[in-house]
Amino acid sequence: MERLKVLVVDDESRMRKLVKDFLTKSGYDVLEAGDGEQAVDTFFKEKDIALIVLDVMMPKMDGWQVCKEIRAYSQVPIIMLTARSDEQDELTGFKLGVDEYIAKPFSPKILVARIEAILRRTGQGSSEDTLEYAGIVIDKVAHQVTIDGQPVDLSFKEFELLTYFIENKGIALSREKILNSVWNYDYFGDARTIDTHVKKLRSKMGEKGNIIRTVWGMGYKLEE
Amino acid sequence: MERLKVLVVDDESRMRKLVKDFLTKSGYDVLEAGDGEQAVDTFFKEKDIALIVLDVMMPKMDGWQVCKEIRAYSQVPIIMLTARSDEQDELTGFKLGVDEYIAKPFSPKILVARIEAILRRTGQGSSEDTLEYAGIVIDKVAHQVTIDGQPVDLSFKEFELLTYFIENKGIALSREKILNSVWNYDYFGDARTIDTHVKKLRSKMGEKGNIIRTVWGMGYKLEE
DNA sequence: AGTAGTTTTCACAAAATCTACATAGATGTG
DNA sequence: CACATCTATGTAGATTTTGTGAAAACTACT
Repeated sequence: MERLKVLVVDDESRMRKLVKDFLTKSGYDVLEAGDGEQAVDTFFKEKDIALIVLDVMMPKMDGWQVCKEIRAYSQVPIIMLTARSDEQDELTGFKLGVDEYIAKPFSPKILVARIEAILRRTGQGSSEDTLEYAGIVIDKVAHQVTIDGQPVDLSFKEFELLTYFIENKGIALSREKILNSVWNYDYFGDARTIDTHVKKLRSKMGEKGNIIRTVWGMGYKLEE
Repeated sequence: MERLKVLVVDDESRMRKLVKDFLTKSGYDVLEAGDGEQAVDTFFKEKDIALIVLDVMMPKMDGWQVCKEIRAYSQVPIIMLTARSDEQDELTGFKLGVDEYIAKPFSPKILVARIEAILRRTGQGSSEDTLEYAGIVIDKVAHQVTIDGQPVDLSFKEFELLTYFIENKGIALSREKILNSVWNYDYFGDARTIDTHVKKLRSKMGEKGNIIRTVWGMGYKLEE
């Protein structure tokens, strides 16, 4: 299976690296560009870029300009990274044909989810809309969980955490690791907040709750 | 296969030696630097350093500064050694692009495990996720052991100890040696605690327990 | 601003693990 | 075989890690 190419455009190399690492792990081929000109160059040189992740704030040529130049020739899906969702921005963006906004800071997990949703929508997608394991059905699109057919009310974080567990079932996940994918990249609070979420998840999952196992001295793991 | 180069930066030569010894044994080529300036110098002189292990606390130029200077030109993975996980530190470090933290004191075994995990993630990796010997399967990722297909519940130390034995099967291991790799480097307690762990391991391993042999007057050995 | 819902922190209880120690057993030596 | 060493094992206390409930902080929506 060939990997889809995603172009990541941001002037901060740290941010590119963060996004790149996660997308690579999720099965994409990642190209980077550090500024707008480079981005446009790369896009027209590489013929088969499937999607662009584009930061708004950049020196030289900003995200809007890049978007405009690319839209003049291509309908490639574009995801914009913006600081704190700004309605004016969104308006501008939709006129230019931006497909999606993600406010910084985001969690890596969310970014991947949005990318997959768009690629699925535009027919290039690969991954599933629903996950299923041990009677637990996760509908990513509806953001809904059912256990043995019964809908279960989960909060946002609980939902994200549960899907993360299921996507990584059988793997011992340290709190560190969980924070780095489910939480926003700028979260540096107490890792014990995970314990609290696990507690709530377990209780909401009823007797199925015990498939989230504690790995003592390490973290948690979804029983396989 | 050529050995990957790792640069170890710490002002304490004792610490450098500790880390160096272990990494060398694990198949890496180790370069040392005793302070920040030396580190930056060495990094730019040597062209192909695969990873940097960097102490935070150093005279002259501290770890953050080194990190910053190197990040200005390179995305080489950096592991920071910090005193007892300090949240403020992590915030600073994240902005600078640190890949991983290890709190002092650590066990050499853990350090190597993290290094391998990062190199694997960045595609340079080499080592295995699972070990297998005599029906004992060690799944490092799941942090799980099965014996003849049956899962066995081991504590953290027991797990580390068993993998250490299997990684060194057929070699007589003194208690000294075991302490120096499985225990944190600042442990100076009774070496006889190993006996207790061996006892528990043997009992949890059932009839397979006897492949951990006592080497009288010396230590232990996993029967080959 | 007020409210409901969510997320995070905190403090203490509970559990699991680790270590030290005492004693019993095993091994090697002359 | 007696003695000195070293190892096995059970127990209990110390330490570390996790579970839990409640309070505080934060969000989103009126």
